[in-house]
Amino acid sequence: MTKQKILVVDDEESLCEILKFNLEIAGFEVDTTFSAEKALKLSIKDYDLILLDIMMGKMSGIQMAQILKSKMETADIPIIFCTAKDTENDTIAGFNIGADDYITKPFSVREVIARVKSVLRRTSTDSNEKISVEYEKLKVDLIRKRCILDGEKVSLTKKEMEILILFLKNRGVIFSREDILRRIWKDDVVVLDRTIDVNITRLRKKIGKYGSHIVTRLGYGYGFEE
Amino acid sequence: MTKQKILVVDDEESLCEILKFNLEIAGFEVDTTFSAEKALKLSIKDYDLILLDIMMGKMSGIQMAQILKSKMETADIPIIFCTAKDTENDTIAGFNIGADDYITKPFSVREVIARVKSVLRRTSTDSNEKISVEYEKLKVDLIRKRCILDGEKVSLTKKEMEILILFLKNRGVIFSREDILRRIWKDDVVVLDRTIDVNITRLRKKIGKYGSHIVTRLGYGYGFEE
DNA sequence: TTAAAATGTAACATAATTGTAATACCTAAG
DNA sequence: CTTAGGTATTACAATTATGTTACATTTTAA
Repeated sequence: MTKQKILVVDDEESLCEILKFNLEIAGFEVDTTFSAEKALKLSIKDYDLILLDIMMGKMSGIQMAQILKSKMETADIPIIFCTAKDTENDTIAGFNIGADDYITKPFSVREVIARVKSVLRRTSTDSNEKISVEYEKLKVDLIRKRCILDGEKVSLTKKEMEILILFLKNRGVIFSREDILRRIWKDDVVVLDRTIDVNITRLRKKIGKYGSHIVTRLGYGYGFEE
Repeated sequence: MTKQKILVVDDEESLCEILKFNLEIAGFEVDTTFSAEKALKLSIKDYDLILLDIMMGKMSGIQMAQILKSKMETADIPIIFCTAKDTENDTIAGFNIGADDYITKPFSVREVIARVKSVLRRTSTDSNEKISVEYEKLKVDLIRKRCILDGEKVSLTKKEMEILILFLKNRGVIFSREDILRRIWKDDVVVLDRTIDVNITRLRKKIGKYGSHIVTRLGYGYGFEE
């Protein structure tokens, strides 16, 4: 089995070294960069997890995370934020980025490794390779390209299915209309925001009682809540 | 002739060791892993056969098999399932994965080796053993390259036959036109997507009542549904 | 070589989907 | 309790995807 790759992005060089040293002992392959700008020049999609400092030079970790989450090929890479103080946790929550975890400085190396392993365990199964994604009695079979609700087949259109998959894979995450457009409509066509609303409405109707799990966050966008 | 490679996936480590030891004596090269997740990280296409436990941790052998069958580069690797009890055989049948064989625990090592050799003999290219793929009264004789519907011979063209075989071997799986082109037309010629549609139409017509089992998933592609 | 079969393509028919606009409705901030 | 700025819903139009047929081209077999 090939090692899992971790990218550490932090402007404190010494901290990076410590993390690298210890994570490597724990069996990971580790690269480090000292700024978001440099990190973005790497082939980020090759990493299995990113440890990201929130407070850095010009570009904040938050900004970098938003960029990563907005791109198809990096959107599913788990990110663990490192925050200087507790108060910054609100910031993370407020930005509604798909933060997979966060950890408050100062932290023990042992703690970081535990978090890393936990997140990787959590995300490795429900990533690309899964054949279905489900919530209770609502299931999307990714190979058969169909949706099953209470054991009954529900006929979803491609767009509806893609939205549902996105939401089920990222429960709790609120996606802005812009996010959704980038990830489902891609860059090729330009459609109005209203179009998303209509597709959401149609999807809600088709998935019956689970329709109410697709929530609207006024001014932000949509997401799936448990 | 280079040794044939076998992958054993079972969460019982001791059983893996026993199988590995004996299969190696029998002249095979053997790797073992203890979970489906780990197995999927290996370069599975390098193996000639997979011995797969059905009951494992998070991901079941069934799920793993479905994943393998859905990917072009691993779809044709024979799989022998190991089931704990007889009753699980129904499960295999129910899932309609292209199970090449199954074997019930507890089993003798001699038995396993016999099955492995038998399956490899059957699936290796220079074999003459009769093998067919069928669904109810629709059958394709892979050796004679013939299709039999309700006992009557149906004359299919090569392309029609190949599509039908692909679908019957992977029931439930939806193949995109791109998939179908890669697997049946290969890289040699470039044809339009419309060509596939036309061949699907012809095939549907020829296989009578089973024609409706070839389903269209708008925006995704075609597949065979039970 | 020729006829039959197989295959690919174009053109059109049909069906499903997606997008838009208009309108009704809701929500949060004053 | 208003109001302004979202959001939901509906019906319809536009677009896109697929089905079908006829025919052109290629291959096969005698």
